[in-house]
Amino acid sequence: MESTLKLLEERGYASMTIEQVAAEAQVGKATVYRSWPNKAALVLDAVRGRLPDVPTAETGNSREEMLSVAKQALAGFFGSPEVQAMLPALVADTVRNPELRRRLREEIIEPRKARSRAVLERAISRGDLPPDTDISLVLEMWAGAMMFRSVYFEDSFDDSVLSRLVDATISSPPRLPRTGP
Amino acid sequence: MESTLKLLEERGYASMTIEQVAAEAQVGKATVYRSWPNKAALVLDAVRGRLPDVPTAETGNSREEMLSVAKQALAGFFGSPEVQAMLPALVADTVRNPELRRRLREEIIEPRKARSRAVLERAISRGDLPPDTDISLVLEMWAGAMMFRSVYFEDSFDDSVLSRLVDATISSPPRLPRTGP
Amino acid sequence: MESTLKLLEERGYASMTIEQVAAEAQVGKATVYRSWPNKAALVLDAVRGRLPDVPTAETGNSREEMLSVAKQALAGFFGSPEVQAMLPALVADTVRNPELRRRLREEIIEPRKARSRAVLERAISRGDLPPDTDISLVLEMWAGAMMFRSVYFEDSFDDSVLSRLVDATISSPPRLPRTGP
Amino acid sequence: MESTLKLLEERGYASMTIEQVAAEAQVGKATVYRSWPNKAALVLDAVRGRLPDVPTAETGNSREEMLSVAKQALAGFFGSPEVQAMLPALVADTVRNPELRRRLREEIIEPRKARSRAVLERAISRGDLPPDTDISLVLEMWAGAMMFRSVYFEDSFDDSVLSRLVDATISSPPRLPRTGP
DNA sequence: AAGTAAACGAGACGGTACGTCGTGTCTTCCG
DNA sequence: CGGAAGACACGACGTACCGTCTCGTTTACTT
Repeated sequence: MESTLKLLEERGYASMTIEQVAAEAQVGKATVYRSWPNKAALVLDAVRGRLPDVPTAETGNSREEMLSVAKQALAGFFGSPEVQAMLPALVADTVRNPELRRRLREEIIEPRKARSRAVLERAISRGDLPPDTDISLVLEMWAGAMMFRSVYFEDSFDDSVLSRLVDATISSPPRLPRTGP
Repeated sequence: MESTLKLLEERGYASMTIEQVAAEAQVGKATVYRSWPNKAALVLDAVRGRLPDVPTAETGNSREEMLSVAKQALAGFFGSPEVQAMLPALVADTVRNPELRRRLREEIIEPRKARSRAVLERAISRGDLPPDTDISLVLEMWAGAMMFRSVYFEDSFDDSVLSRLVDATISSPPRLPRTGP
Repeated sequence: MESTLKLLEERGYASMTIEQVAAEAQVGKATVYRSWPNKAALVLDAVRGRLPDVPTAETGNSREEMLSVAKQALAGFFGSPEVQAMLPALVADTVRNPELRRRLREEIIEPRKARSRAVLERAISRGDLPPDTDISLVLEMWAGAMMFRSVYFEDSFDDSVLSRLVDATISSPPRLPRTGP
Repeated sequence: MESTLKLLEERGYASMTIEQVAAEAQVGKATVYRSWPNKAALVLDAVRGRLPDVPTAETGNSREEMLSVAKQALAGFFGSPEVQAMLPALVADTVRNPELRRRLREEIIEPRKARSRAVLERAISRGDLPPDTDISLVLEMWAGAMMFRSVYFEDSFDDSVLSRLVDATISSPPRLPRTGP
């Protein structure tokens, strides 16, 4: 019952009601509640899968691959209208709803992060990034910058910014803490 | 009427109602509405000012100053319980409420960013950062990474991470696009 | 807000919903609930007062007066469409709702009974009924017979039946138990 | 499937749901609906037969026989907890459901009335009641008085009241209208 | 004895009304 | 006359049953 999506985009998350979704889908309200405990869960399920992919194709060029990730997985993700409409609301609901936070993290964020990480690990193995690069932190920086700009400035990163961001990171990425001598 | 704050922390943003605030403050609901058009505006006003300061004191050591900014303005900001409780909800409301977004940006984000920017500009003038450093982007990366981690992992950055983040940036910050010939 | 009555007659008690009443009256559902705890209370208040009167006018002729009571207070009451539509439902609700039973008895039944009793007492004082007539029982018999026929046979008593009923009672009414020696 | 009765007495008519009945009886809801169109029909069938009998035994003493009828068929009927719990609700439903009214009348009321009528006819044939006694009206008066008191006063008639009621009737019962010259 | 049809339990379904709650506006007093 | 108190219209919430409807799975009858 993903005609949730229709209402999501035409009314926005906050103005979308479960009653409307049920009506739109020609379905009893109880049926919706039988499958999802609340609006957040419903939306999360509806949106999952419609998300832009993380490109992991190997091109031989680490910078190119990383740019690709930054562009499609991050700019494409945080910049997409659906995500802009729903993510902040979902995030806000996580404050009261730890289960939702868990699902958001495990079903949306982590898988994307894992695929992105693969690309950076490949860059390390090619020697294009130092072996002690703090991949997690790199990705959080990138994603965070995107998220920040999209949230507060309704803006997203263009190719030029992404290049400069990636290049700066390649030159000197944050390192993992030294563990041994 | 900042006993809003009391309810904010003991009930959370979503469960706090304007009725409760009015009752708590021994005030008519209409009186609250006379001053603020909605809950978001009320909370924004209540919280503003209670926020951790951006330290701009000059110590002579750019790295030290930048770390200080990162620690207090960013980790201290996104990690504080009040901000965690209210920011995501406020952000979610901005989707429907452009005025709120404007105020959030202009009254909270921009001023903090401006003060942080001053610190980075000082670093540039000392020669500790290249003159074409994209300060905005640096700050967005830092803030974004903090925000990201706090939102999805309920976690905040410890000193070690901040050091590594700052050091990486100092070694090779993102640059402004070349504007000249 | 007695536009309850309108819906009562056009939909019947069971099919009338509080939501409809509220909508019809251009009023919030909560406003209805603020004034009446449930449908029964609402209907009881709406109907009270619209009921046929108990005629107590003194004509000098006891039989005539008693017939008048029987006809208007009983046949007119149990035979009226409004009462037929609502009384059984109200009575059914009393099973779960003792407060409703109390109100139904004290606000509808007892006052009518009291006024009818006055007429019979006058007949006693005229010597047209024995002094130890069990007035309560007489009235219950009369009312009960009406109610019975209206409930199970959708029928009401015509003048002829009422005459014979009254005449039989005048000839030999049920007596009060002897109390003294 | 008369474990309906169990739920009837422990929850009351209104709070008893067909789902509960089905669950209690370890039976599918559809199975219940296959046999009865609605709750009223189910309850009517469940209760029928459990009703107190109308005693028609011939004792030779008309007054005694009539008292017996009044006591067991009327006081025993309207005073029994099962009947008190279900009859008003059933009656209320008849307003919307003429078929139910028909069954209630033909399967419950009429048979009892017929058996009671036999007793009164025997009294007439013995000369203890006038030949033109309006038996129907007598029974309706009696039943109605019982019903009335049970419904509005949660009370039932004791032996003394029944005696006085019967005696009054014997002295001067309501007559049938004269039909011929 | 196997094959088939009916009846069955279980429970999901589309609906409808419930009674509660919060919103933002509007009215009523009181000090 | 300003403000507290709170009534008000509105509408979503999540719950409970309704009566209908598929599902497999017994039964019990036919062949």
